[in-house]
Amino acid sequence: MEYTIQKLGQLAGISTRTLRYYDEIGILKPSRINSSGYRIYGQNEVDRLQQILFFRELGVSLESIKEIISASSFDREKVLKEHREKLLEKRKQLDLLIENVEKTISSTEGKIKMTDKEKFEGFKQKMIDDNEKKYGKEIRGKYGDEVVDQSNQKLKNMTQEQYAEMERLSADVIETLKKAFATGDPAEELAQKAADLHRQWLCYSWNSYSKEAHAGVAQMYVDDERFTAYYDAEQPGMAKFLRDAIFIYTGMKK
Amino acid sequence: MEYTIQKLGQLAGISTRTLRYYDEIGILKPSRINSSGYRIYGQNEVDRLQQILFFRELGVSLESIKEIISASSFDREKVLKEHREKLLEKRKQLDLLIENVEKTISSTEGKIKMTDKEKFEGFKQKMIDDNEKKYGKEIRGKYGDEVVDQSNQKLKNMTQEQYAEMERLSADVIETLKKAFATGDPAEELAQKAADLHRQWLCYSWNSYSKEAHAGVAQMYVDDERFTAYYDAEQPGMAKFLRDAIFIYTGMKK
DNA sequence: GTTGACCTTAACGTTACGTAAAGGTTTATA
DNA sequence: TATAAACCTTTACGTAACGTTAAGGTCAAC
Repeated sequence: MEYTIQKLGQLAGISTRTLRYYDEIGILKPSRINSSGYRIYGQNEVDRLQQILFFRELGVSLESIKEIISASSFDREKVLKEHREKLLEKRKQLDLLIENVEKTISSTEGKIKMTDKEKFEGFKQKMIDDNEKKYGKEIRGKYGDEVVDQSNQKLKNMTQEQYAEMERLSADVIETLKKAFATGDPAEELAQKAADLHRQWLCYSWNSYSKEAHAGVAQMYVDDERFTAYYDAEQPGMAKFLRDAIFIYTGMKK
Repeated sequence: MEYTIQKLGQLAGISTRTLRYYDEIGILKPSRINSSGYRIYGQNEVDRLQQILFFRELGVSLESIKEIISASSFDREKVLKEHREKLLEKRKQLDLLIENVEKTISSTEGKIKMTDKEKFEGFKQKMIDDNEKKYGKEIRGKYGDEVVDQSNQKLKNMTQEQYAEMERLSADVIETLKKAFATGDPAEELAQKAADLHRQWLCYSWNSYSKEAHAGVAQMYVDDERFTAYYDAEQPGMAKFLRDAIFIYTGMKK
């Protein structure tokens, strides 16, 4: 049985380009060239191609296949074993890679968690927990026990992704705030956007939003040095600027 | 601190070519170009390069690193997770590859065993075992019980590697024989080499060699149709040709 | 002033093909 | 019989991430 290049390609499920390439690198030459210059393949070439494709599927390079094909079954086994060693080595490296990627991911998550634990639980939860001591009566008095408890509960129930989204919002608030701060006007559009982002951020831990509560928190940012320090770390005066923006946003400016 | 391209390369342990390439693809551009056209890198670039190399070590493509670097930590995590998925997928494929390679190896080993079981035990052992019925008396009569029994014993005690070596020798005999056959002269050098290879091959199963036994086996190749078929499969007339060569080799030509 | 260490851009080579482009051959059809 | 469709051919660029010359400009030291 003789095959043209396309017929053989179809038979083997490979492209004609591949066959021409195999011819070019001398790994599979046609049995003859007809008068029109067409490549004609015979049974031997079909068998050889079968072997080539078999080893190719094992991930052996064409260079190595060339050796394998023209080697005895004894040497073939040797080459295969070498190839196996290479694969095992590759897998070891891959495993290392995966491990490192996972470490990185979990450290990133850890950071988010840390950010959340420090800036959120150790800061925020402390803000609520701890502020219970300072502002506890005040907040609970102003917004009721339910609001505070629900907030605490909501925090505890947040998923990783929600943390992340919250973290993103938080960063967005800071960034927008920084840009807005440059204008110096808390009534300006960017500052109002920051206030709105801050509201969205608040809603991640609060079940119900009220202008009064929002404004109350804003005032806290100025009154409590820990919050002030957090926002002023970016730019001195930012805590106050945020408070002013939120006051305007909530219509609570006195 | 400012760095020339080589300084930065040394600092980071990468080539200047790599840095130029990173400049070219826009992943790390120098902070400025001095009056002589030299690339000058600053602290920002050092930090950025550190990140690039970190992700590069995780096997992330430069294309993806480009995205990661200019993304938020949130998106960064997403990209990393996608990358992890890719790696896991890659490992799955690798595991499949390894499995298949191992299957192939053990099937090759199996084949050698099979070849040996069929062509050696099922052919050879049968040749001895089975031929005991036909030539048994003759062989045992000619060479004695010990020779025959030792041969059988030796066969059973052969290791995988010995089988393989024997298989290789066997193939070598055939190949040399084919070339020699073309000349048509069993006294010719190649034919004699084939006879010598055949002797070596025999010695794998025989404890002691004798010209008479060798010549006896050679005659069997012609007399017994199973052997004749085996050698003639390559080329009709080869069994006889081999016998003639061995007769000459052993000096047993009558 | 010249040697050596540095810098620059340009361009080819690596693997296993995919994808045109430009043109010749064979077969089917109008 | 003309022509279109379906083949075939060679040539050559593109891929990822650089390594490696090559040809030439710059800078500090002797």
